[in-house]
Amino acid sequence: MPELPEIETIRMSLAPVLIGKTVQKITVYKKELRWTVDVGDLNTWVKNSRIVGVERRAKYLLFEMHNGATVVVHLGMSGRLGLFDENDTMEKHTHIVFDLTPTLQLRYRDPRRFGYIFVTPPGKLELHPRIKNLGVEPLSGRFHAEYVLSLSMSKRSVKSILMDAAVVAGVGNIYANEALFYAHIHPAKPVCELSCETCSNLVAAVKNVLNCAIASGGTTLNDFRNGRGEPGFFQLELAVYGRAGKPCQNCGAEILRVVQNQRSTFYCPECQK
DNA sequence: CTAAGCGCCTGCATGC
DNA sequence: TGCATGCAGGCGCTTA
Repeated sequence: MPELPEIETIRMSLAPVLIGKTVQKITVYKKELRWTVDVGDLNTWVKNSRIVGVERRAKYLLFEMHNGATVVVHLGMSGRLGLFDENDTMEKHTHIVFDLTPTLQLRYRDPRRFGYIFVTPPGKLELHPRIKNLGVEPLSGRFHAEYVLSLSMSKRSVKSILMDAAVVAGVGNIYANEALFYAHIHPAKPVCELSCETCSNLVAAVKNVLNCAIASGGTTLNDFRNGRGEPGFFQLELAVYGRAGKPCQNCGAEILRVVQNQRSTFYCPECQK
């Protein structure tokens, strides 16, 4: 489900509600997610502690506690975080519930359980194995044409590089496909063959498509919702993702679907060389 | 070291 | 209606 724009959308919807609230109770209904939830850590660092920040790094949501600990949440493919009244029906696959007031709950739901949640003690976030190897944030100034050019010893395809979190953190399958379309680059093109100008176009396309998706509240293909349960609308603006067999918006050629690294790739054979 | 493939899970759409 | 198949916003681990 969620790539950087969806996580950012969730972050923005949750932050104003969560900041300042104290976690009163934590109920773990199923701790077998991608990795087993450490309930002891949650009780030690999160229960009875106040939330002072809601941040994002790559596709991770970071809940900063007053005691300096951080709750790190990854939503995998099907994870959702949402605000509910305690009397709201508990949806199937709700695995963790945080009580924030006598009636307000933050619920973590994840049918496929590819997501996970862990706590890092004060000062230890950047040392965590899942965090320490993350590449640059695509919307930061550290993601620039020279950075992409510096990878030019690699023969890997440009799409697999874009989706490698150790290189650029947060770009997933939808937005890699979309950015390559706008940059007019064939997804299978090896990065070592990209010109300086092409790298520049790629960086600009990535930033632009991510910013546009955030402005549209993310992409809701199936089940993505923000923290208030509202869908996004960027699916209406997708140029290539999921459009196999349909005409290219630029040239009218048929959009193709191929499989690269076990993931669907969509592109226009005329516009992307 | 790099790069590609496998498998984790449930739900949904499609075809017979 | 039932069943089999394929596919899905991710990513760590294993293998070559």
